[in-house]
Amino acid sequence: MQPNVTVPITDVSLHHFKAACSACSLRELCLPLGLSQDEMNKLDTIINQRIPVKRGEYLFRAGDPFRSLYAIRTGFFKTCVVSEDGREQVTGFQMSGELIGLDAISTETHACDAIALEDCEVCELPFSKIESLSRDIPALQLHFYKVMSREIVRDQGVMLLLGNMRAEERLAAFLINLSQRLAARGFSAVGFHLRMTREEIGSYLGLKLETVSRTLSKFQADGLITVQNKQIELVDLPAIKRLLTGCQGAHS
Amino acid sequence: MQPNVTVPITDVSLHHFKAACSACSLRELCLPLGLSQDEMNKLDTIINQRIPVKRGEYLFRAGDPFRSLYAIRTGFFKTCVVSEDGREQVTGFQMSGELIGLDAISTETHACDAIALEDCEVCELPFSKIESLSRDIPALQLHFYKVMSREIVRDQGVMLLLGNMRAEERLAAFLINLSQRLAARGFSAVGFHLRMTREEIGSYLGLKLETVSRTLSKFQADGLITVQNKQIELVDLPAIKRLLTGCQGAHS
DNA sequence: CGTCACTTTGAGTTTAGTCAAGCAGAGTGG
DNA sequence: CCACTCTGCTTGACTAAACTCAAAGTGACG
Repeated sequence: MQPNVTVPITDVSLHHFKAACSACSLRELCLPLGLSQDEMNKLDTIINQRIPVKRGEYLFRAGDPFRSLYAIRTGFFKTCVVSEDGREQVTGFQMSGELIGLDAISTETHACDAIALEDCEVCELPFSKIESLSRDIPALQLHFYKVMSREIVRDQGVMLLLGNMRAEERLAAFLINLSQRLAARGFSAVGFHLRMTREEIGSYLGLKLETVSRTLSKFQADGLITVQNKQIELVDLPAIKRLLTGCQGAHS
Repeated sequence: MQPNVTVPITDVSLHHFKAACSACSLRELCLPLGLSQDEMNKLDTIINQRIPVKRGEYLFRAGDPFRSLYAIRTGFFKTCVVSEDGREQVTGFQMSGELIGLDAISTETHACDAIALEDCEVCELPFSKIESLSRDIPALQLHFYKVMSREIVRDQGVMLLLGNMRAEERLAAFLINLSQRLAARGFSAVGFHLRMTREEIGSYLGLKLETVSRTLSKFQADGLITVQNKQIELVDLPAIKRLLTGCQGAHS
């Protein structure tokens, strides 16, 4: 981990990795449907594609001036806010096709840190260009409104989780959420490798790392999952979902 | 309380209460600065002003189809999500100048309930008209991006509160937040009337109502505040802020 | 002036947190 | 290739914070 390095965005890397949105397999996750070829081309010209970010690097930090949103092409990020006395709250884990940096629009300053949990590639979307292009392309404007709205709904789900659920329910919600998002990207819904530590999971869920560890062990003892280090198998998915009965979708 | 009545929006009420944004004292809270008279006039034509909502009424419910955002002109709302088994999570308390309904944009269905905690007046902003008008008025488009982004930042603050803070810190953050928002609207920063019950405060803060009550009593015993039913006086504001040392601004 | 919803307070319980010790695996350097 | 270190993980014993249940008090409102 090299937590003090912020990824440099050089002309070289931009040029080298240039690849069009129109050819991107994540198109349907990032972009509105039904753009014309012409509109797609305009988008391609403003987006800096395939910027590499190494594991442990910051994509941006709280306090950094805001210039761009970032779409994750490959890899896994966490975002977190840190209070003055050092308490860290992980506010989300983001995977391919998801957009980060939306919180910075309001103050033109990033409000959280974004840290790569593995080697990643992101696309940079300069916000001023997004702004002007979304005036020309109504579907794009609506799309960004919707993406931001979805983030608000997701956050409400996390509040429900943090405000109302007990440790087992939180973990169950977390595992199911990961499973669903991985499945939506074509990965296995029942077996996956956690990219984050127990402590990061705990921070996200409002639990201590020991509680996360104990609860995972209990799930394993109950035959719901198997845990081997960071490798998780969801053995009895219906039973895990039953732990959540009544807690609705919770976080997206 | 009449929790089953959704406010009817009639032509009569619209006509009767019509009043321009350009003349509204909340302009600087709701709208971007620097609009021209012409732009202001366009806005006035799409907004249905001064719709009354009585205490206990729903402005909208989770599941309702989405048509409009609402700006609160006077009064106090809560928004909440309810899980299938009936657990309620209050996701926010909104006061004059604030916008509600943003969570509905993503799915075109409201994701939460909005309930008036006292008699209120709201302005209705039909979203389709906001969409088209914000293409013509760049400042308006940016304004809505910023409002949504601010909501995301606020939610992150609530997550920090729910995930990391103990009961006293949560209550202190809550009181300070209310104080600041009331002060920004020209009300006293140190004396105010709570519009919500202990249970609603508890739901918002992830605490039970008894814990809220006990903690307020303790604050009073410690000379930080006086509580008389729903009337609160912040006697020693610096000391209350000290309880939060290190927890940064938390929820806006 | 009675009802009802809300609030306060107490006693006992439960859950998750704290502190501590030891283990496991990845990566490093001799 | 092995020993070493470092970080992350697990587990146990104990503690503290908040929850639950219960009872009684208060205030608003019809």
